[in-house]
Amino acid sequence: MADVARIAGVSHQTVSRVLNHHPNVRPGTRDRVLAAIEELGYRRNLSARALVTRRTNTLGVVAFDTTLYGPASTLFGLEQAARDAGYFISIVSLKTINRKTVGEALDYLAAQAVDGLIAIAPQVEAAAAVSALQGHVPVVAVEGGEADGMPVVAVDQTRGAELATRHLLGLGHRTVWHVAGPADWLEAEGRRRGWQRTLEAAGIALPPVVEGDWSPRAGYTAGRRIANAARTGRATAVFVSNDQMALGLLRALHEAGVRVPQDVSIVGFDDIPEAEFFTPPLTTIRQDFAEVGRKSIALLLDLIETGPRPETERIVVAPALVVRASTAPPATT
Amino acid sequence: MADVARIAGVSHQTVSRVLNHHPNVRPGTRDRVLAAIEELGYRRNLSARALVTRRTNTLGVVAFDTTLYGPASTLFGLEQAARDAGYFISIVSLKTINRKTVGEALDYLAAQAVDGLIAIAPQVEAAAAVSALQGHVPVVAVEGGEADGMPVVAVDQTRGAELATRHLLGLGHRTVWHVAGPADWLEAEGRRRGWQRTLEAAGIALPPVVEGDWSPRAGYTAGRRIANAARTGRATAVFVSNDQMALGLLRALHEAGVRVPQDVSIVGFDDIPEAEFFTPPLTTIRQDFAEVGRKSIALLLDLIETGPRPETERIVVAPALVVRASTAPPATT
DNA sequence: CCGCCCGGTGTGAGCGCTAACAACCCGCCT
DNA sequence: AGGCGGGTTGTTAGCGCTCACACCGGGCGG
Repeated sequence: MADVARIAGVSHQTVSRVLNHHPNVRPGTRDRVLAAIEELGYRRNLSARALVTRRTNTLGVVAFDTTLYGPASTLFGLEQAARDAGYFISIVSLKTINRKTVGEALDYLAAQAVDGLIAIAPQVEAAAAVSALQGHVPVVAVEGGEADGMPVVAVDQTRGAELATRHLLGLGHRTVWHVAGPADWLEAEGRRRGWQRTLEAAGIALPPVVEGDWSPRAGYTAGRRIANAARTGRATAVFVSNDQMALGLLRALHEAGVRVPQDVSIVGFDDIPEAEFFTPPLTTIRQDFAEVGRKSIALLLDLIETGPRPETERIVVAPALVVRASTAPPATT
Repeated sequence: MADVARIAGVSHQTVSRVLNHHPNVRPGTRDRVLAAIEELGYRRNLSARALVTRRTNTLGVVAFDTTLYGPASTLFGLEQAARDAGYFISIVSLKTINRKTVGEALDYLAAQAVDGLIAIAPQVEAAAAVSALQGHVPVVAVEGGEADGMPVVAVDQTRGAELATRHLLGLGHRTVWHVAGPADWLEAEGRRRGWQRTLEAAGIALPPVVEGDWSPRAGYTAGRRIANAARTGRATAVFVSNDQMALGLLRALHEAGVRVPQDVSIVGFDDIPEAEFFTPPLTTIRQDFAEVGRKSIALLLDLIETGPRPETERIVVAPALVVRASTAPPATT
């Protein structure tokens, strides 16, 4: 910086002012400084800057299994939005999620002195661990619970489940079965609730819930059970809590000779890129992960700038129904 | 740090020594310092440290479409390995890859003064853009080309393709068709070469190559073409360059009434979690992405520690054939 | 018995930047 | 004409840390 100042014939402070877009610099001076910067290929040292401003311009992200389509997409959106806003992102990706691992992750990010934190904390326990940070550093939860007074950005899971269930009822199905995600996942819970609420509103008794762990294998296991129910005509429509499980379910039904959608209709959740090419193409609920990422960053930056809000912020992103070939009116109609 | 020093009754320099595991500190002194650190909940300021050491302890990663299973898994492995080694990771995830976007990404990471760089640069052009950095900062390419004298960690794509093609020939198929990835992707090129080499070694004429863009849709399009060839008995086996395209292919064949594996055998590449639950379960080539991540970090850290190597390093990870239900001997045998 | 060496510790400087303040120039008002 | 205010620039003082070096004391060899 001293070199730049010398070449431009100004003081290092003026260089600093140019770099920080300070208004009170004469245009001619600014140009000379910029030229000198260009000439030297100068880059300011962000460590030194962070040292004095006490801002690292880095946002921490705690995520879980970024190999899955959902978290990976959210992360992608997060990263784009942060970069656009001039922030860096530091990610900790967890294999297993519990109070201990989340605690370690937060420690690691704290060591980095991040300016703010985004927690993709879709599990009850993780959400609790993160909310302990409240007040220390700005935090935004993605897909988190409604509790704890933590600002949250999330897709409206309940609404998505309603969309799915209504679609099936609208086709004439008497009832809708449900293959749920793990009970300690907030998203699984929201989807189960939306399904339940819709059936109850229609005065329909709830079929048993089959619980899975999001994996195709779990869907397959659930599928064998549902194939039995389908053969006796008890099950003609299923709302599956994610597309991967729907894939396993499709496979189990195929093996059992149950036709989709003629015998059983299926709706998934997520709209992974593969869903369109399942056999048959899957009707599902699309989540706009990129939008979630953008809104999360926007909220976090706002929190960093203006300090915490008196009321708890909750931003909701709307899901959308994508109708493909895995749903049809029941055969008996 | 001054506070810690005061409480422990030592100088700030001794505190620094304890923090850096300097050997010449008396155990009693060390304990006092550690106790003081504990008491105050002290955390050292990494910006200040970076300012004087000129090391940020941060590694940059340039990746492409981290939404895909392969890159996402590699990233996950990278992140784990870096964290274990005490490094932070800064990721730039690109939507489109070309000289300009890669250049911007590298700029962004340079601004952060990363200690080293990992480039997931599976495209010819990207690899070229990255190799321009050579010498400036340590760089390791993941899945990069063999050119440019850049250290590379990669899965042996050619070997994987050989495994797939041999498997099909071993089952008695006269020839093997190939649905390739985009020509400018190094992985697509490696797989195509492995397939070609194997057929040539067996003295078999090459069927036409169908080129796709990795998407299920491209596989679907390719599948319609191959369905025609299958009906006339010209195609009985296909090696598809990734699992997503294989899914689309499966779907197209299903629609055309071509049975898999009775009429046509299919082998994919990647072993995505869904592959096991395709209809039918897909025979494919598994890549150990986590291992690639670990080896990349290990190599990069070594480069950072000991400086550049005289000879070009190339670390290869072996792929594995996973046999499932999408392959069988040809009907005519 | 002296001096040297080495383990353990303290002192001072400075990494590159920004914040606060001082200094200057200029036009304009009194 | 003198002074005042605002725009523009320079000067100084750290931010919290590590490095280089000085220092101190005790064991050991000459």
